[in-house]
Amino acid sequence: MTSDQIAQWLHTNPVVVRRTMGLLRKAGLVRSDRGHAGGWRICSDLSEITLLDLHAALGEPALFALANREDAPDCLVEQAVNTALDDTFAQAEALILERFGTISLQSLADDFSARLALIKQQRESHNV
Amino acid sequence: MTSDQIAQWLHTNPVVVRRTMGLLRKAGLVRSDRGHAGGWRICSDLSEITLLDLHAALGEPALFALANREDAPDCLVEQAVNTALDDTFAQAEALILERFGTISLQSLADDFSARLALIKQQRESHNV
DNA sequence: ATGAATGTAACTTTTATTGTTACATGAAAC
DNA sequence: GTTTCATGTAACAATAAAAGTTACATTCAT
Repeated sequence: MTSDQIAQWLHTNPVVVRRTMGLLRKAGLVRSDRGHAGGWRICSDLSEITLLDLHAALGEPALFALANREDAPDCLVEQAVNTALDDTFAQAEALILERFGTISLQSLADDFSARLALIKQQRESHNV
Repeated sequence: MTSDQIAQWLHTNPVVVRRTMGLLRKAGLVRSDRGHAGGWRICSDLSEITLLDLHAALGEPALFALANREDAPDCLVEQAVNTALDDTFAQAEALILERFGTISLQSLADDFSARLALIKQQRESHNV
């Protein structure tokens, strides 16, 4: 697919698509071709790519909205709060990343197909 | 303490302090008095207040940076992803909130005191 | 060559948060 | 009582992060 097609699909902008897809390309997950008949293609097997790979490819963005603001604050209150929360957030993060590793794009594609089939089925039975 | 004092302390603005402290007041955690000798006071026992209480008092702000954008999206891909992640995030949230419930302001205050004592001690031994 | 695609820098827009100003209200001190 | 010191709150401004946009260079098939 071209960036334009994907952008329409996601209701966004082709440059935004290129920005993000570029990160996936650097991680080797997708390929891009310029010129005629160019666009984006998935490089590897869908069952080999997990959400953990995507998360890593996108630069490991923060999972939490309330993380430590500073690593080594001078403020003793901040230090005490960080200490109390660090373990908790580390555990939660480990849990989430572990789950990310178990969700492959193939499983998402399968779920998508099932949903699509269900909708088609409902549509047909409605027409009978 | 007055809003001005707290604001200086947090390097922010007294009105911002009042906005947030007002939420804590509505939850019954602090008291505010107007006029002379007014300001903010803690209402209940520090050991009775946990981070879970604060989180609830502040309107249960989102814990995650990557939560579901839409509750019931039309997009089948979005539906598949949400389904795959809902459980994970729910578990992580439960873990975090459970921990919040175990962290009292008293325990934070104790940790603060310990850190302060340590610093004083270091300062003294440095002067010998 | 030409047309169709990405790559990327620079800029603009949008949105949420935070900060600020202004003023009304209330309470203690003189 | 009036002055001073505090909160309560509405309205507005500034900031910063994310997203969107424009522009143009580059690449490749036809």
